[in-house]
Amino acid sequence: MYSAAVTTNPPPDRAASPAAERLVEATRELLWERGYTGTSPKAVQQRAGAGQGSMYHHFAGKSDLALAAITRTAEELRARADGLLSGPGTAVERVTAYLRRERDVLRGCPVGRLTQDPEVMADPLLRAPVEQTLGWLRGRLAEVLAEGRASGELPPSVDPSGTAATVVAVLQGGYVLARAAGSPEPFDQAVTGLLALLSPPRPA
Amino acid sequence: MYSAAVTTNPPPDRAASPAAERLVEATRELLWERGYTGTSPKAVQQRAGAGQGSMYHHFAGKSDLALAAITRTAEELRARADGLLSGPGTAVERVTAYLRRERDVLRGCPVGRLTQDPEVMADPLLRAPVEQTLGWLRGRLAEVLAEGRASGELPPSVDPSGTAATVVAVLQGGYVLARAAGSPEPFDQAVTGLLALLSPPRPA
DNA sequence: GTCTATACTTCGATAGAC
DNA sequence: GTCTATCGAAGTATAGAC
Repeated sequence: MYSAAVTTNPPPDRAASPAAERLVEATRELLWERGYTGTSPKAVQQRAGAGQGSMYHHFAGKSDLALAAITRTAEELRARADGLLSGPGTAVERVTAYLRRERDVLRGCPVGRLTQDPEVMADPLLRAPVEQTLGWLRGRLAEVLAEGRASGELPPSVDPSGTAATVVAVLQGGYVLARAAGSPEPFDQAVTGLLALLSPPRPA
Repeated sequence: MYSAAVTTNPPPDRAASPAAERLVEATRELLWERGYTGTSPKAVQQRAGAGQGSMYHHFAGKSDLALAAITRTAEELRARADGLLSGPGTAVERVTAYLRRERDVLRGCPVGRLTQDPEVMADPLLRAPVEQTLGWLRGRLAEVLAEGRASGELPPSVDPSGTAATVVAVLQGGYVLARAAGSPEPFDQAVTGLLALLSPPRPA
C-alpha cells in the first residue's frame, strides 16, 4: 500500500508557461546548492533568465516558488526510490540496488538538505514534503526489509522499522561525511560497512 | 596515537576579554541554529550584548568570528567523543556508550551542520576544523572497532574503517531524519537498528 | 575597548508602464 | 506576461569620537 502509483504526471500547473518552468528548475538547483536562506529571488531570476516582473507574476514570492520547487524534488526522489525498491530481485538485492545506485554524492540529498534550513522547517507548507518524503522512504524500506525477514534472507533479529531508519540514516549521514571530506569515499565506505552488517559472509 | 591528549586548555587568546568571549559563544549558538549564511553580525552582537564597535575591535569580521566559534565547537566535540571512546568497557560497550550518549537530537550536530553551508566549505580556514574533526572521529572509531574484532567481540567480517564510517553516518543521518520528522524517534530507531546489526542476539 | 555615524550592497517585494 | 522604477529593511563593514 506504500508502493508506487507514480504515473509520470506532467508537472503541476505552475509550470505551464516556459518562464515559470525555468524559474522552478532554477529554484530547485539553487535550493540544492545553497539552501533556502542562501537563495535569493534575484539569483533565481538570473539563473532562469527571467525578469523580476515575470517571477512575481507567476509566483507570489520566494516561499511560493520554493514550495513548487520542493514539491517537485520530493516527487522525483520518491519515484526514483520506488522504482528500485519495487523492482525485480530479492529484498536484500533491492535494498542493495538502492544503496548502490549512482549518486552525485558530493551534492548530497536535495530533500535531506532542507532539513538544515530553519526557515523551511518553520513553515508547515514547505516542511510537509520533506517530512512526508523521508517518512515514506523509511516506511517503504521497512516493507522491503520485512519481506526479506519473512523469506529468511534476513535474520529474525532484524527489526524492519529500525533497520529502515538505519539504512536511510547511513545515506543521509554518508553525504555529510563525504562533504566534510571533500570526497565520495566515506559515503561509499559507510554503505559498504552497512551492507557487510546486513548480509555478513555466511556465518556458521 | 589517535587518542586524547586533550587537556582542558583555557579557551584561545581570542576570548581573553569578556566581550570577545560572549561574542564567540553567541556565534557558536547561532551557527548551530541558523548556519553561517543565516547568521548576521548584528544578530551575534545582540545575542552577545555587545556593540558593533566591540565586535569589530575583537574580530576582523564575520568569518574571523566564525573561525573562532567553529574551532572551539570542534575541539569540544572531539574531547567529548574521546572521553567515551577511550573510557572503560569493552570495544562494543564504548561504541554503544557513544551512540547512546545523551544528545539534543533535534538540534543536530554542530559540526556536521556546517557541511551544508557552501560558504563554510568554500573557505579553507573554516572548512579545516570540520574536515579534521569528522576525519578524526572516523579514525578513532575504527581503532576501537579494530580492538573489538581483535578481541573476538566482533566478527572478522567487520571492516573497521568501513564500519566506523557507517557508525558516524548513522548519527549524522539520524539527526536529519529526526529533524524531518520533528521527533527524536527516527534517530533512536536508527541507532537501535545499527546496534542490532553490530551485535546480533547470539546467532548459532 | 566601546560608541555612534555613515556607506554601500543586497534582500524581498510592490507599482505601474508597456 | 514582462519590464523598469522605486521602496524600506537588513547585511557587512569602515571612520572617527570618546
